[in-house]
Amino acid sequence: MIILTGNELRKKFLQFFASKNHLVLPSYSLIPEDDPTLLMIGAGMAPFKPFFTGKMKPPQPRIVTSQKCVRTGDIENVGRTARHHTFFEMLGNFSFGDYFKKEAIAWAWEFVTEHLGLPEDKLWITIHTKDDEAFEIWHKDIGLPADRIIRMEDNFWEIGPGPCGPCSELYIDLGEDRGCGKPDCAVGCNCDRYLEIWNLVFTQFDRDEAGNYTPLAKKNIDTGAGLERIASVLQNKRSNFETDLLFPIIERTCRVAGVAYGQSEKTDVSLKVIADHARSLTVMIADGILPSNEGRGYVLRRVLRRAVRHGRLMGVDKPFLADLVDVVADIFAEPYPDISEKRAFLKKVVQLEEERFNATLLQGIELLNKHIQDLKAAGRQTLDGGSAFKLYDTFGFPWELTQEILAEQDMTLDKQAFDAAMNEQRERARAARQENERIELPDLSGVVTGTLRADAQADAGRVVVALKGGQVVDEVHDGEEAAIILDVTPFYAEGGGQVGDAGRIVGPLGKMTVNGTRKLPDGTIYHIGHVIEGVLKTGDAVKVTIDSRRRMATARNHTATHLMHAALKKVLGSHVNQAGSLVEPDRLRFDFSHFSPVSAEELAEVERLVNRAIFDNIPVGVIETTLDLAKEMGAMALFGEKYGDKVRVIVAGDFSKELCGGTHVGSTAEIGLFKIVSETSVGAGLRRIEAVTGSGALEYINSREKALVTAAELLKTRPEELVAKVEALTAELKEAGQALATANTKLAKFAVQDILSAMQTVGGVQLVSGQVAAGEMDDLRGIADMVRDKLSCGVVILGAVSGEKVNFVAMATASAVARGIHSGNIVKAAATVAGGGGGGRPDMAQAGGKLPEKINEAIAAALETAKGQVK
RNA sequence: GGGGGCGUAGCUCAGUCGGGAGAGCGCUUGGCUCGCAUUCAAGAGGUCAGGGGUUCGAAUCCCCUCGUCUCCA
Repeated sequence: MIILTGNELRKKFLQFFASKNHLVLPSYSLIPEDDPTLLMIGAGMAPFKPFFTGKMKPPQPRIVTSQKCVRTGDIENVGRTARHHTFFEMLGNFSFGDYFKKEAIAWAWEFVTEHLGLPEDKLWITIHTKDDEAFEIWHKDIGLPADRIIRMEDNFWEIGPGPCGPCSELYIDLGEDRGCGKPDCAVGCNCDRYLEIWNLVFTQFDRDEAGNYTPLAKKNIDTGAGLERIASVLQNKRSNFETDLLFPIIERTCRVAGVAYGQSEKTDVSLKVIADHARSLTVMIADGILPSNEGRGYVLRRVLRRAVRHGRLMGVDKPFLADLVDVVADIFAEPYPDISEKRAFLKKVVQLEEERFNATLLQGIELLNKHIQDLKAAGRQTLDGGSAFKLYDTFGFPWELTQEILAEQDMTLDKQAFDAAMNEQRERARAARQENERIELPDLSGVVTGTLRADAQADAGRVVVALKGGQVVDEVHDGEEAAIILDVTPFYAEGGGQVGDAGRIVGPLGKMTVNGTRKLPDGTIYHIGHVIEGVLKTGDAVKVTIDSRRRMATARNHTATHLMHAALKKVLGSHVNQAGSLVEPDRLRFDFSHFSPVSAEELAEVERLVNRAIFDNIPVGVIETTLDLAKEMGAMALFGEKYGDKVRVIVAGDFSKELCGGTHVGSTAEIGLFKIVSETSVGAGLRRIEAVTGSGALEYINSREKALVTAAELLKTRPEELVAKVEALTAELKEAGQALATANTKLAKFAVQDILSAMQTVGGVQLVSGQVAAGEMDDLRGIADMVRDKLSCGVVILGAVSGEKVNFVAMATASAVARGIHSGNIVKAAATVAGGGGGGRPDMAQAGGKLPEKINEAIAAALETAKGQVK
């Protein structure tokens, strides 16, 4: 057996299959492209789905990759077993209608025995029960004894309808001492003795909705071998965590936590969890995922917080994950250099999220302490499931932590009720979930798409495919929504956030307006639109015209986006990275990572820099080169940038260099003018800027100016004096308000005199009532206040007409309340008469009604009620 | 996509049953003091996130939107 590092193993695998004429592709981003049904890439074959279904043609029939994968389905097992991970790399060789079982098996055997030097007598094979073909190859061609080839019923790979087939797995016997010791221990046993190292899937059937299996004309091979697993075998380690792909992270964590690996079961689990999670969170962020409360971002957040919690279990209460990002970046320096390059950014994201989590923990502890006090006061020892669940569900406090803290107080939580609440939540989510709208790829297996091309100069072409509702048809008619594929097209497809071109396709017998242009994952461009006249047929020679005004406006916004991206980096710092971009003819929208709102000054500076670049009239050039050379030039490469042979770099002098496939202006001056319209938040650590250029900017400024002029006209002044005018008016208004208030107070004082003069006394309690002029409830209360303050022991009842309504207020001195006066009931009596309602405290109450004409009658009724209350 | 919490003065937050918008810190001014720390007093500061509804009356109840936190998928 040969000892190899993880990096050597990965390289060796790729090289081996390259020598068998496979195209070596770098790992795809974790974010699936054009596949909304997938949250994240979780298998080596996932990026190749369209090739397997035959709907899309692969660049070559033989491909080999080492694919980054994230799976969080059985996250609970991570750390408890030798090889569960949330992040792993899958080595795989793929055949799309090319070689099949014979070669796949032979090469797998050749690789593990000759290139990895695994001992032949320790290798075991499983095949599907009915797969005699595989048995023959393993037994006859390879020469493996029949008793080491085991037939298993569940060696069949399928997910719903679609391509499927039997599979064959390679196992290695790691020796009796690694096993469970049971007499029936064999391949397939749950213990660690027999380790599955490679799964070869032979997709040879197509399963339809009814469950019928028909043999595929073009059979495929899809294999997957866990890099970490094989590394553990080659490095003679008992678990994946001890390989050089993970152990450095454990070592660093040990230093931080002050523990040693192998000391106790409990800390070992935490160390493994942290090592695993550190890898997945680093790679996720490097692929452009940011912590959030939904989708992929939430997966990331959960993984990160779980790691923090395990740190705390070992007594680490200060942030530590950012350090581990360094270790991960070092481990992956060779295969994934982008991680190293983005190191500072990754650490910042991790650090902020750790701090955020600390805040939620503190909040949760405070809430839990309140619960504990309540429980103690009530002499109880079990926290009800509802409260525990709310702590978890609403405040994000880990329930295990709740349990631990309760245990310190000799208390428990009602886990059953907690689980019930959790299941309810799950059910709710499941019920609400509607089937993800699948983007049906048109079946283009019968079409040669390799000869199609894009040519910006083209003004004519031929209809190669016509589509209606995702189905290939021979012709499309007047009034129908359709999609057209041309043999050559000048249309630019939607991509990189830029909307596709619009325009017109005119054939000999019909016309179609093109509303949008899109691209299939293999690059085939199709035009979506509405047939407005006659008919378009496959084979038709057509004339094409592009809406050039729209394209020009879009190009202005696109180039401006690049300039703004560069300006943002200059003004805010290098942590600014594009997180999303939308380029339309009317506006541009740009999302980027930044950790606080962008101040007005910073926005003004960005705007100034961009406009200066526009006024400098910098030529915009397009350079086609390789990704490596582009990076050397210092071009900004975005997250999840697709690696291909050729990349386009858009260069605007020294100001901006960025990888991009979109349309741009020839020189920055064509943008005309750049104006930021808004700056908002789109989530934690993410900001969004919307801006306009060219005629859009002019329109924006015009509408602003119009508002300014109108406002100035309304205030009878000129726009340039508007600010001074508004300041003066505001001061004047305030003064007038104060003058009014003092005048009202004076008037109120007279009113108070008036009302007091009509005082009655019943049983020693002074009763005052009357109607006053008070437009607002506040004024009415003010007057009542003054009247009450003149009373030694009494109650005041006042009414006032306010527009079409009437208000009442009653106030009583404390002594009067002691004598039985209840203001609330007094105003209720008034309100009943006046067609309303009311209430309040014994010493103060207010009410209202809709019948102002009954104000006197109402006050009289209130007075009678008050009289009756005196004890 | 679905559920829950939160949004009140510059900051941290209280606001009970629907009935008078508050506290602490900070800020301004003044007093005590040779001066400073301190302390005392007065004052400024509010679109109760925004919009709609119910009600005589809404920070408070209902609906929608936005922001933010959180759980589920």
